[in-house]
Order: sequence, then C-alpha cells, then structure tokens
Amino acid sequence: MKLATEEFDRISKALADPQRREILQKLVARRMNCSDVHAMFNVSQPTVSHHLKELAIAGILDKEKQGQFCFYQVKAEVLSAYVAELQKRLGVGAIAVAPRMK
Amino acid sequence: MKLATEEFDRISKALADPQRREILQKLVARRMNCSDVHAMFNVSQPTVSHHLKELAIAGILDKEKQGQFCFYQVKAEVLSAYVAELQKRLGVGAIAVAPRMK
DNA sequence: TAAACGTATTGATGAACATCTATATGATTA
DNA sequence: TAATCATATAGATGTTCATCAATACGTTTA
Repeated sequence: MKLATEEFDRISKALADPQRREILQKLVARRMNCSDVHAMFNVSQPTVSHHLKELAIAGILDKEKQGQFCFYQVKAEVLSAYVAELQKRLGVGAIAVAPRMK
Repeated sequence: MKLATEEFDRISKALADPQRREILQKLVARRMNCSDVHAMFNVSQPTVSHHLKELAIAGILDKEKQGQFCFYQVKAEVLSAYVAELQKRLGVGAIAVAPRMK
C-alpha cells in the first residue's frame, strides 16, 4: 500500500496531538465505541468525537455504525504503510513484518 | 536508545508540519547549513532558522557552528528510536536494521 | 575598519486547532 | 410515545504556531 504525500502529512498531523495519539493507542489494543473511549480520558464527549473523526479522515480508523453505537477500529495496513513511508523519508532502514493474527 | 513520551511527542509535532518535514528530508540526504536549506525553499531565512531550531530542540538535528556558518545534520539514532517507538505504540511490527555506512 | 555575509532574535499577524457548552439527531427502552 | 442514551454538529474561546519584516549579532573580506 502506497501513501500519497497529502495522506502522509494528514496522518502525521493526526499523530501530533498527544491526546489523539493516546486515543489511537487505546484503539490499537481493541475496537471501541465513542463512549468507551470517552470513559478513558478527561475530555468532553464532543472532543473525543472530534478526535475520532480526525483519525478517521486521516484514514487511520474505520468507522462502523451498529444501532446507536459507533465502533472505531484501527486500519493496520494504513498504519504500516505510514511507518514504512516514514522510514523511507527519514532514511531509517527496517524490514516490515506482517502484524500478528487476530 | 529509549525515548520518553515528551520527547516522542515533541518529535511527532516536529514532523507534523509539511515544510519542516521537507527540510528534514533534505538534511537526511546531506548535512547542510542554513543558507543551503534556505536556497531550496520559498520561505524566508528566519522561517528556515526557526524550523531548524525546532528540529534541533526536538533532538532530531545536531547543530555545529563553523565560523559564520552553522551546519545541521540529522541524528540517525534518534530518528531510528522514534520510528521504533512509533511502531511499538501503533502495534506495527518490524525488525530494525542498522543504517548504511557513510 | 567598513562593508558584506550568515544566522538568530524580536515582535506582529493571521490561521489552525483543541477544547468546551449547548444542542441536534437518531436509536433504544420503559 | 416519552424518556434516555450514543453520537455528532454548531458556535465560541483561547492557545499554539507558521510566517514575515526588521534588526541584532558575530564572522569574514575588501
């Protein structure tokens, strides 16, 4: 998977805010809805919603609506592609490895 | 090398601005002074100076003064450590490889 | 030593953005 | 159907920050 520069920059920005990064890390561990995430941090529900939206727009999260709930989950391929692209741009060598099975 | 969360976030922010990221990429290719960088982009000299300072503060660049010139060069170990930490936090598996010799 | 050069700092400006409260919208439940 | 719950949106606010012009500071050169 190949990321365009605009997508790459969008992701970089999405990762730049500590609060948003922490939210993302929680979602790496497991798929969650907005309330679940909200319960984990000291920010308002709209702020959480906003961050999730930003992460989704950046292409990092998948959004799946189930009734009144809305589940967000990490798009591992995109994250891998981002890290790969970053390594390339920073001249940091590495061999990518497939993520572990679910 | 291990990065504290504050250092990690600082680097993330440093990478989040496209202009600064591009400057960094040029420096990955070769060590340069402020004027050299300035000649490559359509931003003012103070802006370049500012970005170089931010990258240095983030620990990504080394600053070396030689007479009236000021050379900046990438700290490869820090970039590697950043990518490694990012992979860890994002759950993206990879095997790091030593950077090529100069 | 005066002019030119390389770089950093200062101060200002406008834009981006993280956050909040209030509210709207849609789904579930009593 | 009314109340409750989950989420999103709207609008406001304060802060961060990318950028610039002007200038200061140190170094080199004529």
